[in-house]
Amino acid sequence: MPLSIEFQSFISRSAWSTNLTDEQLTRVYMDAYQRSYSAGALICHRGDPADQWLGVIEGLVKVDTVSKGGRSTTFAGVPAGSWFGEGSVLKDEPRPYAVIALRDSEVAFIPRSTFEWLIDNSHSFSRFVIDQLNARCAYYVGLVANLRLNKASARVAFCLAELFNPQLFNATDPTRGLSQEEIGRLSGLSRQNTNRALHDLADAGLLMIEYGSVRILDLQGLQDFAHSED
DNA sequence: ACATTAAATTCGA
DNA sequence: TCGAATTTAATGT
Repeated sequence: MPLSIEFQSFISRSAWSTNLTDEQLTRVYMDAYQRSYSAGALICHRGDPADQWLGVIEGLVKVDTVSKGGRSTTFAGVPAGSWFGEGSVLKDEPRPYAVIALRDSEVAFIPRSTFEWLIDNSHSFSRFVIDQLNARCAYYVGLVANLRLNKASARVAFCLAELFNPQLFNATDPTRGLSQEEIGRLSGLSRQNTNRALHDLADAGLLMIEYGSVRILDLQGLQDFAHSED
């Protein structure tokens, strides 16, 4: 299968690939592949074998669980430029969550065998994965604390703070094409409540509302807000 | 749910 | 190819 230029450049832009040898990089290019999904499409079913590591090339993806009643809980939003799913690949377990495209998206796949081979052969790759897992650990600690608050604006603050988290996602610009409706779907709120929450945050000087996107002004402030009582 | 406004697209010169 | 007009999408209430 031919690899597009964009696909190669996406991989070479990813932080984990910078210290790979040519040989290692070549193998990644050989083994990786990409697929397109339209908005709302299911990328991975919950319970599927986790046979690959995923990267979002373009678009926006969310990770969530669906309970019997059809109620869904969103764990995390994944913006373009980030990689995820390493936990399940390493544990060789079925994916404990579903992955859904929030908007039209391009997703990269790296097979487990390649992923494990990189872990075995590249010190810097292993280091990347460790850092990534560690950041996720911190993320979940924050998420639990945040959910206990049960407050709309705090939830939105948390989702945004993580979406722009430079540790987890190599964020480039302080704004991201992100409509209020998408933020709502990410944080599990109606668009209406998302709108109110965003205005609260804007009033607090943490971000600016722009047409079709938000501009983050104070990432640390958002994180603080996500854990503060009202 | 509806009214408003920004952005994207179409159309005519 | 430019810009006005129309249509679509996002936002505010």
